Parts: sequence; structure tokens; C-alpha cells
Amino acid sequence: MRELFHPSIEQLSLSALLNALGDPIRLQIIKNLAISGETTCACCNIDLTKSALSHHFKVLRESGLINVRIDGKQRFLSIRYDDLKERFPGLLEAVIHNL
Amino acid sequence: MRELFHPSIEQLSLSALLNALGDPIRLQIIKNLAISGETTCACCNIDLTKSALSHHFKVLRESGLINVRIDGKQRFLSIRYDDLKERFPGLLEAVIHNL
DNA sequence: TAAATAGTTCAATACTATTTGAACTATCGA
DNA sequence: TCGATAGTTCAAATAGTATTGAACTATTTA
Repeated sequence: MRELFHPSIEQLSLSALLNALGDPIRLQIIKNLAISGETTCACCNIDLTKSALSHHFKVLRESGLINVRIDGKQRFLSIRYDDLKERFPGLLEAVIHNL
Repeated sequence: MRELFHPSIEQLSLSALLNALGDPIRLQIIKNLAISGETTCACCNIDLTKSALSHHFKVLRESGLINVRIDGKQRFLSIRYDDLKERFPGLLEAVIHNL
């Protein structure tokens, strides 16, 4: 695996984003990323197997909420603030503000 | 059935709200309510059986997104703007603005 | 009181999501 | 190159959600 799929700004869907956010574990991941900035998958402090975490990262990535940057043997996760702000202004700000 | 359960402001949960919103049909219902104001269940213009619609109304009501007021043989649905604004300021505004 | 109206509930089915552990890929360091 | 590290993918199990039609409740109107 070299490149990971990330939806373009035009491909973002409101219901897919809300659906991805509507899970307590994924919301916790977003909260951690909002606090810590870019981090690796392992830095999420969530008590789940790594394959279950990988599943949630995939849902977040494919919905457009996060960017996954591959660097060596690690993947760095970050919230796609600018893209989300452009497509759905105010939405992510409101969610994060209410975490 | 005389009284319907509606969660109090303190009982509202962000992930339950986002989960309720993260479904295209329920988002369409919210859109219709945002445009039309209070309406009956039958006024949703959604091509689903009435039992399926009833299910979605229940999810929206139990998550705290809508209020259901019984009046005679009809139920009038409306968005709980004020309660949501108090508990999660900016959230619903952002969603509705991006519908 | 009988029929119509508005919606809920139930049981069954189908579909979708979550979780786990094992096997896998890719990269880095010794 | 060997082993460790970081994470993905797969198959299988489980759990949860959505949909339908039929039966039901409550209310209104004739």
C-alpha cells in the first residue's frame, strides 16, 4: 500500500461526515486529534485492538474527516480542517467546540 | 400512548445526535422541518412506508433532535432549536446551514 | 356507534457495522 | 538479511439498524 484514498472536497457528503462522527470511539479519536494535532495511529489512547482502530481510521479517512500521511512505518493522522471548512463552513468547528 | 419520551437537555449526547443526523433520510426530514417549521408526520414527502418513517421519527425524537406534539389524531414534529442551541451551541445551526 | 384517519408497534427479514485474532505488507535498525 | 515495529486486510462472529406488512391504538367525523 502506497497511496491511501482521500475524498476530494467535492466528494464530501454531509451525511457521511455526520455518520462517521456519530460514533463515540470516532468522536474520541477526533477529540484527541483536535487536542494533539497530527499524531500516529498508536497515540490514540483507546482501548481497542489495532485492527478495530484501523477500521475506525478508515471510516474517518474515507468520510473525509482526517488525512493519513504515510511516513516510514508510521501513519500520521490529522483533521482536514481547511477542506472541511471550505465545504461545510462552521460544521467541524461546532462539533469540536462541543466535544 | 399519551406521552412520548423526550430527553431533557442534560440527557442529550453529542454522539447520539450526530448518529441520528448521519442518515440521509433523517437528514432529509430535518431539512423539511427546517424549511417548513412544525409539520405532521405525513407532510414529509419521503417515499417510505409509514412504519419506516415512524422508526426514523422515533430515532430523531429519542436523540433529542425533534419534539413530537400530539394533537388529536396527528403528531406535530418540530426541531428542538432552543434546547439544542443551549446544550450544543452552533451545532444544529451549522448542520442546517450546510443542508 | 361505525368507519375513517393518523400514526405506533410487532415480528420477520435483510442489511450494515463492529470487533477479534491471525496472517499479511512495508519499513527501519542492528 | 533478520527481526522488530507499525499498521492493514481478511474471515468469522456478533451486534445493531432499516424495512416491510399486518395488527394495533387513539381520535375524529358521519
